[in-house]
Amino acid sequence: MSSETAVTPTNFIRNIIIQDLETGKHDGIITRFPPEPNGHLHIGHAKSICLNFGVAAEFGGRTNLRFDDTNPLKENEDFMLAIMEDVRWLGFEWDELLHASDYFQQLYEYALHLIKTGKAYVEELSAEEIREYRGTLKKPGRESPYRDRPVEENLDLFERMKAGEFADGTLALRARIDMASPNINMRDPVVYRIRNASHHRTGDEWHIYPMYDWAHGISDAIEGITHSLCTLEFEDHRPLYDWFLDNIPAPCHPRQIEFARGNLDYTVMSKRRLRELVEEGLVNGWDDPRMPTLAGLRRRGFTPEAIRAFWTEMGVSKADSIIAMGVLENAVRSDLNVRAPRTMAVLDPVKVVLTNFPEGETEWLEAPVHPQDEAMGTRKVALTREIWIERGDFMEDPPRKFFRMKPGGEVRLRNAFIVQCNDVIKDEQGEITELHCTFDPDTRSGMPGASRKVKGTIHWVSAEHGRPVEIRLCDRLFTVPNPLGEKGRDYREFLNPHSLDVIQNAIVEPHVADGAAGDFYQFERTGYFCHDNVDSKPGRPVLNRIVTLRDSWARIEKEMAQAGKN
RNA sequence: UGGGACGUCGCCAAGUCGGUUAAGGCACGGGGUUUUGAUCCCCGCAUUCGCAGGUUCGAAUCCUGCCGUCCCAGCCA
Repeated sequence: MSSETAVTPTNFIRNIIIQDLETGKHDGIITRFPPEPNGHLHIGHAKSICLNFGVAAEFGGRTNLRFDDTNPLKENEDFMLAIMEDVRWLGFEWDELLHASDYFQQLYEYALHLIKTGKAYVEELSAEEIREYRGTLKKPGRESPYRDRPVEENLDLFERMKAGEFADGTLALRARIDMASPNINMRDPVVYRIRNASHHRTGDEWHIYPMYDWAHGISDAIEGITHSLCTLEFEDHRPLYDWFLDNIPAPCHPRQIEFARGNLDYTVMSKRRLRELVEEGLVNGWDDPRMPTLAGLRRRGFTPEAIRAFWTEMGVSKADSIIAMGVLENAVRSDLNVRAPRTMAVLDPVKVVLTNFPEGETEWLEAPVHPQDEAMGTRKVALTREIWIERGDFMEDPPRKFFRMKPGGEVRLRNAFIVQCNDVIKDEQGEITELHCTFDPDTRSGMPGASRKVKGTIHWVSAEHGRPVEIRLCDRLFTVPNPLGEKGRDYREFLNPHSLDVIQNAIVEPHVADGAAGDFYQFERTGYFCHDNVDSKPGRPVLNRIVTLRDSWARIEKEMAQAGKN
């Protein structure tokens, strides 16, 4: 069971597809998710994954996972494996697993066709010269002196490039389009470059590698992709995408449609930035629970159901946007709320002695695993004379609206009974070490007096039975909404020093300490937590805080503090 | 006058070809339920669609002009 809604919000891409199906342009649709295996997937990729797989599934179509592996210098097998794991974890299974490198031979033959039809030539200008000849955004470019090289010569040179006769960067194959085009992508783009490098899949077979623009559209066409969905920055490439397919005997002509990337505030999403964070040791790897990578979110405890629901709620458009992190967090809360077993855990313990509770005895209480879902059953909770409660749940001199424990006041112990605080014991420093309380046996859960109302209910754990665990309080990675947008400042300056606070000895109910990776809980009144899938080991449990509960009391406190200042 | 795109409530976002009252979610405010100040349930929340004109009986939707934001000068993707 999950909280995912069945609602499919409409969007412009979906509308295009519906139209193409209705007009008979297509009988069925095929999409693809085409990552370059040069890094890890992040929450932004999840948007594309959900879109591509989601829309195909909705209309009975298919979706391929295709690795865009045209640059052997940056890509490797490990990234491929990690990406496959991430896509599957998100809940999607591809129809075919493919690679741009599967098409290297076909791509090469199409290039031959382009040369033979006089639409491509071998360039001898250096990369720097090409840049000069390209012109600028406002000024047209100049034609290369090699632009009118005879076909036979082009064929010969290209053949020898392929054979590995030339050094990297000496020659390149260029499409012969229009050096004066206002669209720079059309100014004779490079189609093939020489890379005497080993490719992780094709080994040393190739010495030339196709550029993205050449490989992508053709790969789409070979696979019979009907709708090639990509992000906004490729809008300017669409004329080139179309030009290539129009100038080769392509099996079909997919339609490229661009949509806006999904950005989030309080984080960074570009591969470059994420890589820097990892390589500079600012986080503990790609799967650091604070990272927006799917590996990080998974370790943090975000569920695939929540991420999918989040992206379908957010929709797809062409407007640049930065989504509030709170919206994602909320999607996680609503998914976990219906599924997470409840338990009590004390993060910052202070001891309470129930002075009228018999010494050395344990009373086993029955508590629901989920208050709104009886099917989840009950659990036994041990109550003893000494228990732990949250330090923040006691105030010696509380404000008016404080409903928790205070001297002389009554408060309910969750799943147990009402207690009254009689004594506050402190050490020489004035630090509270113990609270002495008496309980009212008539108010025990299940007893007639249980219905007596008190304002507050607090959670607790038996001092004798509770078990210590390490808890990592995950929070936003940055202290500002847009760390990259602060002019004149480096984004690293805004790393949140409290993005990963560690609590060494929090106290949990025994079964939580015995849990394993993949187990998650709601610590009542505190938040959602899960076992860290890397560091949590039997005998040494480590839990991550996935997300806090909504906390209107925190808001009230903040307002009161604010009011006090003013 | 390089080219391409986008601007609807604090954050997302419906709103295809103009037709009486501008979806929905999150956030927010108010109320109710509650042994989680959680959840859940009600109610409220854009006379207004970047701005200014124009066309029209009627425009967020059409036209014109401004303004703002993003993308493009890798032999990266």
